[in-house]
Amino acid sequence: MKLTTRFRYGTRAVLDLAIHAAERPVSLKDIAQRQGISRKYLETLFSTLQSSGIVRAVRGPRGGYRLTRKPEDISLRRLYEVLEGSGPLVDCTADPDICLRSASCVTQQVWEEMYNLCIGYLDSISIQELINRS
Amino acid sequence: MKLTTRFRYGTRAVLDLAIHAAERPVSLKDIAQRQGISRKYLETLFSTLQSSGIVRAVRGPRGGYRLTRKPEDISLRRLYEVLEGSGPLVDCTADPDICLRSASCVTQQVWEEMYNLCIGYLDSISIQELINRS
DNA sequence: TTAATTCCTATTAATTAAATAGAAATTATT
DNA sequence: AATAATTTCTATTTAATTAATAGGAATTAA
Repeated sequence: MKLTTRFRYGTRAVLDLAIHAAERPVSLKDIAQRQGISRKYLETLFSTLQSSGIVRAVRGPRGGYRLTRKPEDISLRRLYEVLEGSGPLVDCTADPDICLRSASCVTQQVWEEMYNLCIGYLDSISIQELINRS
Repeated sequence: MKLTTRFRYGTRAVLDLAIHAAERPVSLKDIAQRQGISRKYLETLFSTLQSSGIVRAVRGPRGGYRLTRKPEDISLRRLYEVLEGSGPLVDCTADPDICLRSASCVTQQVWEEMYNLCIGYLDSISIQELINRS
């Protein structure tokens, strides 16, 4: 059970954007340099972030990205759902029909509860909270 | 972030063993049939479980496996550590040197806390607890 | 002696994530 | 109008890991 690079890098990138966004949009080139993440990889992440409504692009010279809302309104839960994209810890939680045993499976309940714990925790942490800690 | 098949199947197999272990050891053939898991796959899991001291094999006809301790003394945390084997949610938690940013990384703290939540939860659930629920 | 089992060592297959590539579209600036 | 800095799009490649299988050796109860 590991977090994906997508989610980890994405979180750092959004945090970086939140910290550096003043009057100008922030380019991926700058984020890439500061965070040590390849610009090309960030492109794929920000494509997802934009279509999820978390950031908005400004194209052309001096362009880049802006957050669409305040850092306190962006939870890690949202970033997890958008970037990690894998859903619950086990597939049978989301779709019980994939396993004949779902109805009577006590382990499924446990994995679901564990997932709820994780999601609840991520929901309690916002990008603003990360800014405060840094 | 998904749980591995190793851990999920392993947990179900140990639970099955705990439920069916009476005077005789339980063979992998029986567990495989009841749980719908290939015997060959169970062999690899039980090899790990035995070397971790959770089960003990009895070879030969009428052989199989027994638990080495009571179901209430086997936590899912232990099974996770033995079967999942992947450690923390991110590698930098275990070994900060793999990332230059570790010292000042606020996300690392968050991933670590999230991991602690998961492990704490798994620690609170024993095989006996699963038996009670089933 | 036989048959049922675990044990050992590989190997293969499948899946997913990670990373890169290159060219097109957009637009501020000069 | 030209240039350069950026995002956008689509595809591909690489790497890593997990999942699953295979076959025969060792063990031992009956």
